[in-house]
Amino acid sequence: MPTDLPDFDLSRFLPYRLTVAAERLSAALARRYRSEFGISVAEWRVLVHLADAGAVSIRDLEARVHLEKSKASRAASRLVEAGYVVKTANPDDRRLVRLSLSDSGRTLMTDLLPLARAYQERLEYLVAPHLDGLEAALDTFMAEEPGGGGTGS
Amino acid sequence: MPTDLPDFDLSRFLPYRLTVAAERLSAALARRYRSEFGISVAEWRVLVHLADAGAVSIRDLEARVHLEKSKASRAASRLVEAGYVVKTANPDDRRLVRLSLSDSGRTLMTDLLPLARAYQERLEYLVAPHLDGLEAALDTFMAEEPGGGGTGS
DNA sequence: CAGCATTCGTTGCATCCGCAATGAGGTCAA
DNA sequence: TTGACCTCATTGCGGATGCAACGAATGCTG
Repeated sequence: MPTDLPDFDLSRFLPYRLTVAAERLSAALARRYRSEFGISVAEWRVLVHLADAGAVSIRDLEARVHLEKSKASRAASRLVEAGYVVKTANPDDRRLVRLSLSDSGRTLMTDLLPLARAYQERLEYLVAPHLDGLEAALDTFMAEEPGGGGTGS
Repeated sequence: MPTDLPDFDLSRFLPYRLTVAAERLSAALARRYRSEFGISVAEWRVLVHLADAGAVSIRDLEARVHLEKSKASRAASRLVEAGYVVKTANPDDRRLVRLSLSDSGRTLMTDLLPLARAYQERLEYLVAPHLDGLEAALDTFMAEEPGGGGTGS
């Protein structure tokens, strides 16, 4: 009988742990955004980027807030339809789109941003003793190419 | 002109950072699982749990490897169809399902587990100076109820 | 200027997802 | 034993997702 499988502890596997923790941190806030404002996570990222970057293209969103372009495009469309975002063509390069907050979008962000800020502060307080280590670790993961190791062929 | 929006740095927002880092860590390995073995992340979690827990029910998977029950059910079905997993009824309680690895499933895990183990070791090596802080921070997030803060009504 | 490659955003499609409803099985008390 | 209630797993459904294909616009080379 083959009981020869190597031991493996999923609960210590870093990709798993990070995924579960990330879902957990996002869930509470995301639920609130959705129920109170009808905003999804993708839409929220778009709004936040517009709030401090002004006029932005889809590919800008893709690069800056880590949204795959079709996801960014659809999130932007929903926001336009909801009246929070205005979409114009870029006169210098008509392939590009210029997304920016409408007045009602700016008003919305006046409510949303303090919520996020408070949540961030709460999280930082919770992990205060380990915050530096956490951030350093995340920076490391983001800087490295994690798949480039020795197992490739 | 309303430039009165509060500053907010998405790139420092912990739910965002964790989500992006988690996607990054999972992506490389997940791509490989999919291309070489045709296995998704959900299916992989099921397999790993079966590899060291023996016979398991769906609700077991839900609790242990953080898979929503319909997701666990569908992942299990795909694995049964692929021949890696055997599904029997629990004779003591016929509501429950008993999932276990087939021989070919065990063979598969003989290939998969070392891959995951090597990846984990590589990640631990990368963040070695901050590993303790990272794990402590993740434990904190998992222990607390992150949405329970003062902003609720 | 003509021709070809590249960039950008959208959309079609197959799949996946979560939630709620369903149905089969089990428990408990009268 | 019967009937009300609970637990499991599956499935239907609306919506989201990622990828590839596409059309429009631009850049590049000769």
